[in-house]
Amino acid sequence: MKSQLKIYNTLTKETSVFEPIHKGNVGMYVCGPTVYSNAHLGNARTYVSFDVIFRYLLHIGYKVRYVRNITDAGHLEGDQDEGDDKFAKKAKLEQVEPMEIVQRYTIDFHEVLKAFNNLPPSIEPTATGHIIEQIEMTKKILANGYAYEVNGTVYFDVEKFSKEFNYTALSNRNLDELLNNTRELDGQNEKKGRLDFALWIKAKPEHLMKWVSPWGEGFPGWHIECSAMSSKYLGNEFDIHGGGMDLVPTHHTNEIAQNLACHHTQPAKYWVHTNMLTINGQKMSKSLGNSFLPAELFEGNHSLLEKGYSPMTVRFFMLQAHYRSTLDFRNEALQAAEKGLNRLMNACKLVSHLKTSETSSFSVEDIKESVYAAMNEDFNTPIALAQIFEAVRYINLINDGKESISETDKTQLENLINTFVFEVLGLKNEQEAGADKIDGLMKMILGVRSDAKTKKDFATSDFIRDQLKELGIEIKDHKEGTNYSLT
RNA sequence: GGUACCGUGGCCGAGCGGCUAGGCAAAGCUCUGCAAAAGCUUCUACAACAGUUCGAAUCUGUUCGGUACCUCCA
Repeated sequence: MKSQLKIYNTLTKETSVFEPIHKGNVGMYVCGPTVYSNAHLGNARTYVSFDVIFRYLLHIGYKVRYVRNITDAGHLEGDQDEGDDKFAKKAKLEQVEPMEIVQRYTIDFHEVLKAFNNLPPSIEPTATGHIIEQIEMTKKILANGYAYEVNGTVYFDVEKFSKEFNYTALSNRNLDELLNNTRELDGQNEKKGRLDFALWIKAKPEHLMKWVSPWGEGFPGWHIECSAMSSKYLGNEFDIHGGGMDLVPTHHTNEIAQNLACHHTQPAKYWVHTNMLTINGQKMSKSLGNSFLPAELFEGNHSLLEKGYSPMTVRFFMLQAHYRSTLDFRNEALQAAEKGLNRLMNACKLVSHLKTSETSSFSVEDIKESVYAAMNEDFNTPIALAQIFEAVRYINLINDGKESISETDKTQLENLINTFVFEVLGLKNEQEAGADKIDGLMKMILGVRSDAKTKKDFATSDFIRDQLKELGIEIKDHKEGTNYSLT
């Protein structure tokens, strides 16, 4: 490989060569979901993006520890640091225990990611499992003088912090403007500064999820869990911290502040943020009510869709855009992705059956180089895919006898295609999954039809084809036999 | 209101000073009992205006659209 991996870093606002802190190892932390409702497609996009990053880092030989948390406590409805957390609210609404909510949506989250063929992270810690660590960290921030306690609630002192550190380094905002922003109606508030946020929140008597702390019974603030858990599993300084772009101005900004206030270190060397999935040009989000659930998409059970699209179609669709660009979600675009993926999968099957020649009429090496170059340029999957489609074209041309390939090049091409499509991009061939019995049955039926055809008994052959179509099985005649696909 | 970002062919989407991706659609061709599919080929776009430059989709300025963040959000 000639090129080096480069990553865009939100902290420095530039793309630079990736150099891990410990040679050969990568520590990566990605902010996981708050499990109080179903994961929607926008959420899925972020985790698919990081899945490809994870897979590529593994592929180029790094030992990666990928930590992704589950937020199952302490995430409040607003930033007023009062009222219910999201789990309590939902639990009350449905008259169940908060942990039942957590359990239900954690399972849903895992199922969604599995459908998209994401690899599981190395560690998936929960906020409720790390209360002690969060209390310890809060204590230390208090001891270091960057927090204060009011009536059992501990607040981070942004004003004090910002005298010594650049609070808005990540978001590049003007601190004075943030401080003077009048959009928020200032009610009676126990916070000293309007940007101050809670590290620990005093529980009201009716609260179900609460823990004993030096400041009385309460629960942790939203931001402290990521600081506590990333430090615990990756150390005070690690390589990559990721998440959706919408986490930059608040969550990640506060996370950095907590780490600096506690350990005097900037937690991550590279901050990586994925862009939003839009729908009709507008961000998909739970609060806007325009979100798609993956299940609705797979089944086509949504007013904006003409039909269902398989998980791999959606994954492929996502990979056709760069992770830092917004991606607009539309029926036509999904349809295009479905056909494109099909073409790719056909070529993947075809490549091992290609006839070889003495020499190759094109350079496999060049294609390989450009695929790696694309991935090394901040994980540019659309360009990598474009290069792979170049290979697809050659595969088809060789199959038609219009181009040629040598034995060694064929092995290399096969390797490249399989490695990238399946291992790095994480796509899989959905049609072949669990179909061995059907396959045997279909061979038999198609054999009968083939006999009928050679006897010019087209009535029978057409009857078989039509009946199969009604059952949702489409058959296609080729030069060497007949293929079928479940529709 | 403040702060960013974006506007690319019929659609989706790369590109970030010269070589002008890719997918889908469309057209033509090949294959073919019919049908469908598949394969190949073709199709030169960068919101508008002004500027910098030998050369701009790419840099600068202005205008017009759009979006995001400043509330929870991936």
